[in-house]
Amino acid sequence: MERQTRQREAICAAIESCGRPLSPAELCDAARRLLPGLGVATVYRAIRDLVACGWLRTVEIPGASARYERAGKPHHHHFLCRTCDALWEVSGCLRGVDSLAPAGFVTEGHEITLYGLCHDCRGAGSA
Amino acid sequence: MERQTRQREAICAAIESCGRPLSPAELCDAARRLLPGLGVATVYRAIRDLVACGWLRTVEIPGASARYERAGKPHHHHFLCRTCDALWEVSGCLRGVDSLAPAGFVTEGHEITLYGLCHDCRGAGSA
DNA sequence: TTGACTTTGATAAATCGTTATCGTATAGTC
DNA sequence: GACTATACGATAACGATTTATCAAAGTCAA
Repeated sequence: MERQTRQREAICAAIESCGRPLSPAELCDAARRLLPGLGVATVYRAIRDLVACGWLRTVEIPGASARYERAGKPHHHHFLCRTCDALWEVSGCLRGVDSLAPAGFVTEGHEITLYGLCHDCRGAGSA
Repeated sequence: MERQTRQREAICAAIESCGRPLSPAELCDAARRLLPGLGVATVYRAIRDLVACGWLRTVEIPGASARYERAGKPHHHHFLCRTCDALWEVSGCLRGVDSLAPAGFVTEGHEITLYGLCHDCRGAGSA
């Protein structure tokens, strides 16, 4: 991450403009719309470097491979659409999540993932 | 799943006696303690069949491959130990989880996963 | 503009968990 | 006990994702 290249600009712009966490493949597609011909390896290299420097954050979700979102956002969670497989941001959290842990366990963090139909797929399905 | 074999007995016994969701590899190890020489393929076959017949349930967790637990338990969640990678059962849930979803989204279910140190690793680490 | 060094893109290859293959062993039935 | 279909174990193959390779292109300071 020492030089500014068109590829990295496209990748960062794709993340900034998308508004939801992206998988490597989604990010690759989105960045290719800005810079056709962009290679997969370049996307993976950028993800690695951007996560390393703290600009990007890894979002782990149950039953699917990781997505990436802009780091530094306030605490929030995610919604995975079962139809289009897109991951959406969910603002807020709940009180007492960490204290669900059994006695004797030390809770360092938590993930809440909702599943269902996103706004786009809800309408498209049957109406 | 038509015949009762020593292998399947060992696999089911391992699940029953363990008390927490197991990954295929963990299940294989546990069952091998009861029946040395048990093959990996047999474990995967048993998991497939036991899930299909409703005896076993798949537990998806963020950032790791699936675990399996005895089906039919009341609604609950899980705690993933960052040290030993074991998944533990967490009883209970919280009110209002599903209503965290943005307007226009249809929530069908949710997962809550806590991360930290389990009881065993808490003591082993530095004390 | 030059030139050293970094980054890129195409593709090969590593990885990892899971499944298929196939000859042998076993359960269950008669 | 004999028979037959099922299940087993070892291992090859698979699919999907991620990383390594390397020649060519691009960046940026001088």
